[in-house]
Amino acid sequence: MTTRNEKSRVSSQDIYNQLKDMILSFELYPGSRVTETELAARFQVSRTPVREALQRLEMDGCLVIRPKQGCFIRDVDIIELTQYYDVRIALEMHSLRGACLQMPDKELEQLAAQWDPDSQKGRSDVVDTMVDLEESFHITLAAGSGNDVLVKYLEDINNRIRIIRRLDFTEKARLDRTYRDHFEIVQYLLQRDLEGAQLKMRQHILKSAEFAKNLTLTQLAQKRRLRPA
Amino acid sequence: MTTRNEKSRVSSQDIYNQLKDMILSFELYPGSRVTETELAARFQVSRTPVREALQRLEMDGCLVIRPKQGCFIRDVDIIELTQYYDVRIALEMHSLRGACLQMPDKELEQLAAQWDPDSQKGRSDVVDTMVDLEESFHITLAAGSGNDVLVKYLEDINNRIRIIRRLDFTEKARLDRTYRDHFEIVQYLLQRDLEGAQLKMRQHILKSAEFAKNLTLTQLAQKRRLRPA
DNA sequence: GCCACGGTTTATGTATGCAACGTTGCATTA
DNA sequence: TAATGCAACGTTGCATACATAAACCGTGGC
Repeated sequence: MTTRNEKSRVSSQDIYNQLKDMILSFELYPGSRVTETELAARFQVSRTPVREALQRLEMDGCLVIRPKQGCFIRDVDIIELTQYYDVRIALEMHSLRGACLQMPDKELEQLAAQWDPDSQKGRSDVVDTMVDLEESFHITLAAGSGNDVLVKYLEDINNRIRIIRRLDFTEKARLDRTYRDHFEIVQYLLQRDLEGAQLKMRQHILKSAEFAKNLTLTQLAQKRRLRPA
Repeated sequence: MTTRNEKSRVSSQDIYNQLKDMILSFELYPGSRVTETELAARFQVSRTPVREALQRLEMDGCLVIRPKQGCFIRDVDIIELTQYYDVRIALEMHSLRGACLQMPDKELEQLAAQWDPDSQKGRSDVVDTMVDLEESFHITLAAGSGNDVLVKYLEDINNRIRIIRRLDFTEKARLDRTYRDHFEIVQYLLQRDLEGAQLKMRQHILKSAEFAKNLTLTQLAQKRRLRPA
């Protein structure tokens, strides 16, 4: 019964999601410390649901809970990010193999239509939307391989690198290239050319990886100032 | 100050670990339902730490929490297990690539000595110990690739398939074969023969996967018959 | 005999109080 | 002046109490 806020109840789940967004959007800056009491006050709930959300976020790797000390937003570790990209490449190569063998032409054609560089349909310049679309492309391919576990791990990796990925679509050039890359990959798959698809995919991901590698923390701080909304 | 039990306090972490063990050892049988109150009573603590442990276990995929209904131990899904093995192969292939390129001879020779089929040193017939040793072999190779993230994911996969893996070392034949496989893989790596190592490793894991698949079916059938319902 | 409805039960979800532990700052001493 | 000890504070960790919602069971009506 919050008198000033009729947005009804805020559940533990909501807090988890909101906190995750805040971390990924640098609203909670890496390295900073948050306390349960502070967050509880901010969300107008007790410490209990906040606590649960924080523990889930710790398992997500978004923050670290040091016993009796507090929660610290996890730093962005460039080396670790590179390793995530490395694993991602290995998994996406595997994903392509499965998709190439099992994914029906019909689904691939749908995907191709969606990423046709000449068609502006479904195109968005909202960064968050683009990140979602980009992820869904890769996830769709993984799903096409028929291996749900593979999908799960790729989603997990996406969670970790999303903090960078959303900085990846601030330039239109990168955006255009993404459309072209995706389209070409699907074309290779339609021809059942695994080698070609894998080569293209590897380049595509490596491009992102390099972008991430060259990022510095100061750049991250600058990007953060661009998001006061 | 528990009068009858001087093992002092049981923390949320302890409960998490114990519950995980109980699930992996079928003490809490898949499909069965557990309540917070029941576990709290069993561990002689309040619901709070139990709740935290359960939420972590849900994120681990060990159980499912249905809101306002209860916690259900996750079923062992044969198809899912197969998918875990599939992903594992992809990652271990990648792991070998890194190890072949970067792991120094000295470390590899240590590993070889440890798994020399002719040496009985460090050999154990305790199933749990063997599972630990087997896992540490694969993890050591992954660590040798220098990619900590890769290690993390392989450990996660190990967590999922351990429930099966521990059934894998009940026959001496399987045990001997494991020693031979591991030894040969390291030999390939010492010769920096990536292809050979990968081929052997793939066979090694596939053998486990098949073994697990068959064993699980019979195992589950037996367990099912024991169920009162 | 079967279906619908409502009270009761039971388990989760949340709030709050208390204790333990780590940290920090200051005072005291060598 | 620097180092050490102590005390006060703040935060987490756990326990307990209350709120809520789903499920179950029994009863009554059709």
